[in-house]
Amino acid sequence: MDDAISLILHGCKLAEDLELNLENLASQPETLSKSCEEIIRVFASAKERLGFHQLSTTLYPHPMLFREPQDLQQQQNIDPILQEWLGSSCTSAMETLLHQTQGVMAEKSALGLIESKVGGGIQMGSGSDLFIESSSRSDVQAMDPSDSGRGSSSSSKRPRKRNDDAEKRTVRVPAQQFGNTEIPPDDGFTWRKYGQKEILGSRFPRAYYRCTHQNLYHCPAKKQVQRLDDDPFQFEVVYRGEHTCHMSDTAPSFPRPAPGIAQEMAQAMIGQPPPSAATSLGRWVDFSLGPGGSAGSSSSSMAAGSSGGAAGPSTVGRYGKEADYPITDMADAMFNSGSSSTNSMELIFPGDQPSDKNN
DNA sequence: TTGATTTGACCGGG
DNA sequence: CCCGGTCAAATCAA
Repeated sequence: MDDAISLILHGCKLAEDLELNLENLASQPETLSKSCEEIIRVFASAKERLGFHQLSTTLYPHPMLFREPQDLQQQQNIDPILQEWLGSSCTSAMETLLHQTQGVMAEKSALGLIESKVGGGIQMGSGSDLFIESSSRSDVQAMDPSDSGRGSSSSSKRPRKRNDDAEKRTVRVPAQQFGNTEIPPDDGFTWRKYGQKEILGSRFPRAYYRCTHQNLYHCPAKKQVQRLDDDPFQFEVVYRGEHTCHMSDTAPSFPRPAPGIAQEMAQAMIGQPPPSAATSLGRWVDFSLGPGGSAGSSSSSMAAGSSGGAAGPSTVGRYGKEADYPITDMADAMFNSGSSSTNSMELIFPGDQPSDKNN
């Protein structure tokens, strides 16, 4: 056990070192790749020494295990548990990472885990079926702080500044296969629903969410969730704005990517922030002990009931208020999507040609 | 009591 | 003027 701990610490140290040298190494994809592999190796062997291998593969068979043979082939060099972590963490954490590194990544397309795709996209090669399609996206805009002016206005008029300037990312996620399929998969953040509208030409209403901590931390993040007309088992989720709440040490929401990219990498790769991040390991352990992420862990009470119907409840809602669990429903849903039309979740950035018809 | 959801009204861009 | 996004009062739920 002790050497497992020291291995973990070693891995964290490596991640830290990588972070420190990241600027210098940005132009050396090979070195970066090797560093990442080394970090993965260290964490993997740490995990092996913890002796949980059999336990979790037998007790908690992850749907990932039933995926396409070529996927498994691609992942054969990675420990199954690590794969699971990868799968469960490459959602929002990965997204956050991508936002911050995309400028570099698009050009260097270097890291071992993230390989450039013909056509300019980026694909998570290992541990996930996360596809990010970004054919012509120029750069990542800074977060739009101007949005915060909305609430502070004391005028009696209701200033409704639209968030059009904010970066917009479209994600397609399969509905959960088990449990309440009405619920859009959780993405790890806490959202508060603030509206729902029937959209012209769409069978299903669109639900509007903003970050629960919008007021407290002026977090501008928002998302829209809508069921696809042609595939009701899929949701199209449009994210606008960046979460700033997790940048605060006191902000409770997860994921809480630390300012350092290495920490985010570690998070994206193994699903845990290294101890150097202020987040404690405990909350993660608590979560990992509960394998029930998928079947409505974030489910709220509604299923039928609401007048609007489909797009439904908060992804965390009252039950998950300031949740400490980085629920992996989205990842689970991806893996669970066997009956759905696709196993992949795609991010579509502005300038792409999404198959979207509503926006 | 507090915080989330519902839902009709409001607002602004196209 | 239409439609999508947002507001906020009413309501619900823990």
